[in-house]
Amino acid sequence: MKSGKPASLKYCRPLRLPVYSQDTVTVARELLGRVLCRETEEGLAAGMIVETEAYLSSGDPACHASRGMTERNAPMFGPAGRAYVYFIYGNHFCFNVVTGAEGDGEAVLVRALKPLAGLELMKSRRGDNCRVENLTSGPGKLCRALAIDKRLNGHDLRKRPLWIGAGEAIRDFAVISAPRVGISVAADKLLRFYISGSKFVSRR
DNA sequence: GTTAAGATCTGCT
DNA sequence: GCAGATCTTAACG
Repeated sequence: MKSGKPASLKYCRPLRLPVYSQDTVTVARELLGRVLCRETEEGLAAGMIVETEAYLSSGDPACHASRGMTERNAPMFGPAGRAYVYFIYGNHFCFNVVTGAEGDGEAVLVRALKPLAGLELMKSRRGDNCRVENLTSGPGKLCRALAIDKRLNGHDLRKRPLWIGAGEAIRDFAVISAPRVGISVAADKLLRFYISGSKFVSRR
């Protein structure tokens, strides 16, 4: 060990369960500035969450759970604080955090991170020549960079090898609300949230 | 059993 | 800015 852990790891203590049981929009905002940590045999990779989207059980046809429980979306109806990982467009995984009360069918999609630790590891997974701003600036990209796949579906996010850390104690950043990205229904709802001014969001 | 659409990314124009 | 890749899921017959 050269000079101890990177400073950021100090803030990787897992969030407690009650955080996730709040209403989904609150959790989507609350997760901004938190640290998503992923441990594999290759080492640790972590990034600060800078962009999220809320998907609601009621009045939200864009939500995977809007037509009831299926094999794919079952984790959304489980306890809060678990991962919901699904495969889309033949190429990509998307990572969500289950929220609300058990049986609700709501979740928060994590759309972008600011890389904090394991930069070289992320680059090797994403392909070299990948600029830092392009490493984790999208739901499919961050899953690739952190080696998140369906094996982590349903995983308890308080534990290794995938957890969400509390982040910095001081949280003074502005949050922008905007329409969600890539959906064809309920596109008018302002359920996308991101840290104002961050150059690591998926779109400006 | 078949089919159409999808919470995306990349490369090319 | 736009189209193609690529394949799982869920709806439909």
